[in-house]
Amino acid sequence: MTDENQKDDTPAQDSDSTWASIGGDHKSINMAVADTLREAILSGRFKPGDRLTEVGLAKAFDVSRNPVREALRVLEVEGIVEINPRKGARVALLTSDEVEEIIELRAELESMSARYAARRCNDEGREELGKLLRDGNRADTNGEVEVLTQLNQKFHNEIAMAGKNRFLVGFMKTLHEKTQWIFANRPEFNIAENWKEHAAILKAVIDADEELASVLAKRHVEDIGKEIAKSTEESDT
Amino acid sequence: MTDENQKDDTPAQDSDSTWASIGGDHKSINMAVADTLREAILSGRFKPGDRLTEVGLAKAFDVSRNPVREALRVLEVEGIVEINPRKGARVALLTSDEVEEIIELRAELESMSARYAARRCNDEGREELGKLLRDGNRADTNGEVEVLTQLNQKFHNEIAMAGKNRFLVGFMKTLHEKTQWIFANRPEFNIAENWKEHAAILKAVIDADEELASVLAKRHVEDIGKEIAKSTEESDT
DNA sequence: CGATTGCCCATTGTATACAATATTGAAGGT
DNA sequence: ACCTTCAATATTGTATACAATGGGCAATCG
Repeated sequence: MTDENQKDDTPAQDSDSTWASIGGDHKSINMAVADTLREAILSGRFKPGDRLTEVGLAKAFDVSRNPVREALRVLEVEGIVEINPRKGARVALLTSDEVEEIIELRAELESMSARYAARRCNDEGREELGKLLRDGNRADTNGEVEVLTQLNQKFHNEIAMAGKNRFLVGFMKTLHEKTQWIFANRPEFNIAENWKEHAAILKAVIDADEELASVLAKRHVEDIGKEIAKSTEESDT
Repeated sequence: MTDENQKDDTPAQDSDSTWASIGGDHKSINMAVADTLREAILSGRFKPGDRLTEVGLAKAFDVSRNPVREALRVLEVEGIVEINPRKGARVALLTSDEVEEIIELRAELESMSARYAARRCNDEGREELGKLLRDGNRADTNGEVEVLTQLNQKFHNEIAMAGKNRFLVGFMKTLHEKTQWIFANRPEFNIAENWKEHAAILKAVIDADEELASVLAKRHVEDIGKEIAKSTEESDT
């Protein structure tokens, strides 16, 4: 029997595989597997429909099947993995209908979130958003793409947090994640999250202009939706 | 060692315990455990903060710890169980802030959902909602509380489904579940989901009156929020 | 030649065994 | 009396073992 795991005094998670670097020792293996697998799926390294066998993943991560199973169950609830009892797990599929629904709902929630943010942002939050705005503008004019990508990410989270509703934050995280996923599976197309739109939204929130913030945020997501639609019809030709 | 499980030819899940009746044989034990545990928590049989040890649950369900662990991970993602690595699982706590946030968000989403339902309901859906309306009215006038409770449940789901956005349906299910949970943990208080408000919303949706449906739905949840607030201050005295 | 049956292998479902960590409580020192 | 230390215990984390199901393929029968 291949007892290549924790043979001597070397625990499995200290092996030299790439994923091991993720969870030092404070998070259990199932979470590390879930995180790594989620990242791999959302970034497009695993494609929708790909089969995910327990032993395959277990070998890849050099762990036993147990943490893998737990991770798969978690990812199933999150909606990025499909499990058929007795048959196995696959990377979930996203139909074009579902893509439309994601964008539709995200437009509404992003709008709602921006409205809440404008309404509830206190001075401290305003300070934080102001810093984000300045950093982004600088990175934008300097053409620092790397930095800007990260700040774009940060933008969505900060706006959501400023809205002061943690369930809304959670839902938005889910939807934003799925939007990234959609783009990751259309390689001919890269996210053009332009900073100018983000900047306008930030300004409206800082100015406590609920209406404007809300409208701009909705528009922003709808623009993203149009780009997705365009990419879809291109790839369908 | 206590090999009380699957000794002869009797699989563990055929034992005489109550929970066994749930999953015939088409769903795996982890799902059955998750379902049963979820029901127990949402109905208030397990109270927020209650410790959930793996062996304890395993013995209670007469299964091994493995399905229990998987179920706990699932319920953690759903937000009704808290897991601290190396420490264990507890039934999640709901602060009063979180309760407010749930109601706030649910009011918005229920409103949005009713608007979508009114906009998109086709003749078939209209037929279905009409039947629900008639059944509810009959049960209401006849004072059939049992039936009405079930129809109230059905109401929220049908409206959400009619909105034709499955992610919205999922989010609303989560929030509705949490609302039930809130009420279940305030025993001095029983849900007064009055059918009259539901009936008015249904009628507006059937009439394709988006504005009215949306406003009534929002009001309805806000009313629920007021009842919760009232019960909170009563129990705090 | 096509459909069907039965066997074999791949894979999942579940249980048990062992390792590692947290908690408890009692003994001993200050 | 109070704090510290340390061992005993309870509990979680992970791996392995075994059972059971499902799919594929070849042999068989029409």
